[in-house]
Amino acid sequence: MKKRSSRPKATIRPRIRITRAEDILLGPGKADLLEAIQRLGGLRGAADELGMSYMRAWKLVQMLNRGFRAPLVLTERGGAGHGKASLTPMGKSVLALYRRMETFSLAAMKPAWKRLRSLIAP
Amino acid sequence: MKKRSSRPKATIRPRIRITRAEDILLGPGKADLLEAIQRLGGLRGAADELGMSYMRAWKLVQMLNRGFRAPLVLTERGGAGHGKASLTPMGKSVLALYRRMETFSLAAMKPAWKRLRSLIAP
DNA sequence: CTTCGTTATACTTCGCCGGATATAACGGAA
DNA sequence: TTCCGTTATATCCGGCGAAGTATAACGAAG
Repeated sequence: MKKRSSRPKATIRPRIRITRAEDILLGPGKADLLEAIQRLGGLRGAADELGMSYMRAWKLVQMLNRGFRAPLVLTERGGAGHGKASLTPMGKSVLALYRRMETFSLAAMKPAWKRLRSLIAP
Repeated sequence: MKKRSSRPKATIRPRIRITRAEDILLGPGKADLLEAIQRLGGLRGAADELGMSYMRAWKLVQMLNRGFRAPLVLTERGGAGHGKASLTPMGKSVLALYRRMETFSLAAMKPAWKRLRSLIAP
């Protein structure tokens, strides 16, 4: 069991964003959305779980689908509560690759990050 | 010498940002600003070189100075054309650590990044 | 002591992005 | 065929950050 020392700050960490000309193609938010869609099978549920409006989730999905060579998310409508959203194989690939990038990056940065982190204001 | 194959896109790459609660403490922009200040010795020159307004550069410096345990940039005013800005030892440390994080991260992400990149729309 | 280019900071305006609202389209279930 | 919850999309509006304007403070140089 780790002693938390006395560090009250929670959400300070490096985040990776893939950008093209001021547009964020893929970042932590979109990755979490993809993951939630994959797990819950719908836009609405994913949006609710992440605490964002349905519209925002839908617009993010649009950006994702248009930003890559092929759609990452397939959506179907119709049916009371049977609307569906799922990741295409490419969507799964993109999500997996992004997670790999996050993991590997974080591991590689760890020593420098620990030192930098100690310099941040409390 | 590397053949550029036939890829016209230039500025697609992963960028690292250190955030705390929606505020960006340090990212590519602020790092470049620190570097320019160190090289040119003044806010004005640095702002001009980076194509941003003096005010913006000054506000970024303020954020940087307040976001860390001690100021990263020292500024002196007065003297026709003799105003100065320079990095404190801590400023140099922070910049160096960020660059190390960038380098190590990019190296670690490279394989996954190459695959992900090929999936981005042309 | 005047000049001048820089740092420092308040104020105001403008653009635009986010979110809320509203509504249509869809199709499985009953 | 009707109901209903989801996806899909246009439209409107407010708040907030970016940027411009203005002005003060400063101090080396001459």
